[in-house]
Amino acid sequence: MDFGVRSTAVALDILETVAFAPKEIGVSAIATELGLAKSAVFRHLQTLLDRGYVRRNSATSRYRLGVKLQLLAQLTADEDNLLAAAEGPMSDLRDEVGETIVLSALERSGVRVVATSIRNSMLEIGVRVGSLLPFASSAQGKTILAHLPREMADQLLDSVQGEKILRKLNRELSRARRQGWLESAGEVMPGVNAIAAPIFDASDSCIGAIAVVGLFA
Amino acid sequence: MDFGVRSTAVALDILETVAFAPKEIGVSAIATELGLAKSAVFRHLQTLLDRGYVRRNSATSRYRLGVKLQLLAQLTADEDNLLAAAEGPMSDLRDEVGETIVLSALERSGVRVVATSIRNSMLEIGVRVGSLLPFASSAQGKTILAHLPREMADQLLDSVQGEKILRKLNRELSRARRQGWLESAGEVMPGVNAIAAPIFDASDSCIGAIAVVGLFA
DNA sequence: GAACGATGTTCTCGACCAGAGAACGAAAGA
DNA sequence: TCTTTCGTTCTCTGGTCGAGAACATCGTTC
Repeated sequence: MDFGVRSTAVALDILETVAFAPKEIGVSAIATELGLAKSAVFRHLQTLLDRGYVRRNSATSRYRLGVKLQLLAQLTADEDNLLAAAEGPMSDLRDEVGETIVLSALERSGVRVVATSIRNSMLEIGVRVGSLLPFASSAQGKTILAHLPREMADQLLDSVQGEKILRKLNRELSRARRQGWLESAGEVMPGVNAIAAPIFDASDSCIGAIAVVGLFA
Repeated sequence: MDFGVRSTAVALDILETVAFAPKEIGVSAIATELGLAKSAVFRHLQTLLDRGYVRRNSATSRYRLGVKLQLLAQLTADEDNLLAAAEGPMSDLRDEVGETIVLSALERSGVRVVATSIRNSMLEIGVRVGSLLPFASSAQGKTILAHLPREMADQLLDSVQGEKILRKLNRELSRARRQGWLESAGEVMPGVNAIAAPIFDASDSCIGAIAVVGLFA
């Protein structure tokens, strides 16, 4: 990483590892998962503990999330609380189309799934909350890219190789801009289809996407 | 700080500064508030931005919280989601006693107010969510201390000076243990009275306190 | 009960990174 | 236009973060 603060990125990795762990998780498990030294993980957990971002079970000395996150989440101004704003429309849309709805937000290295509203059916479609979808090969990613400022999109795409692929991608992006939404078939997972539309904030920046996800008919 | 990761602590300071800022906040404002160099703040914001913890208004290039926090908060296991569990009982209690209810959680350097349920009245009692109450001089702090393991409480208290004060404090702590709750008059703010009771998690560790806060009769 | 393996925690030391401060560019106000 | 203020970039140096080993403490196994 040639920008930003390295050790903080590590700390956030650790925090997210704890967050996504199915239950309490210990120092060694985190260390092997992230490929770090135990001592480093331990020291990072100290600060996170100190600041209330994680809690420690003193019996097992394993870690889980603390309340601080909820406190901070609560502090996001209501007017730009994407999650809260999306909740109603998402379940309405799910009831209307009878398919799974997926909400995702823009991050630098991809599109992060932040919420799902799963249709009532025996067949659950498996997009897990927290997953990171690629920009170049997901309906959500491409929809967001299409509505970002030119240079920002280019910057996010400079890892995409291949002239031919880029041409195809650019055609899709302009189609997304033209029709306001984009479909994609089986890119994230074979047999799974998605239709995505962009979400803008108060200042008209594209900050995420909402998608209907279903199986091939 | 003789433990933990320094730069991460700074990053969290910045994150919390953004969180508690009434609206969008810029690099310089954060830097002066925390007494750091602008360049350092800027670099930290890069990582936080990269990871989705903050968002950047590209018009003003000021910062506010991102969606990542809400995603993580959502991931805390329901069974130990203090905030969600407390919501119902808090408003019940408020309606019953007709006073403001305050929920707080244990942190290393004090007791953090994580939620309030304000009674309907023209006179709002001012405990702001996010404030850090001292261990030694708040009903909440002392109640939590009283129900912590001995050595942990001692460690948190080693900054408290004065033989006489310590004796008085210890008497209050044992009273809190004996009667299960503790009152305190005007310690946090003159004229404001509080009664606090401890909250335990599934493994019987004291993780927070709930308090009724009101004015002197 | 001794030997073992796995865990969390502490320690030391060197490479390297984070932070201070200055400098730049741009935007806003006077 | 001049001035001020802000965000961003640059450079250099001291401090600090990470690897690895050592220690402590568990359960487990024989």
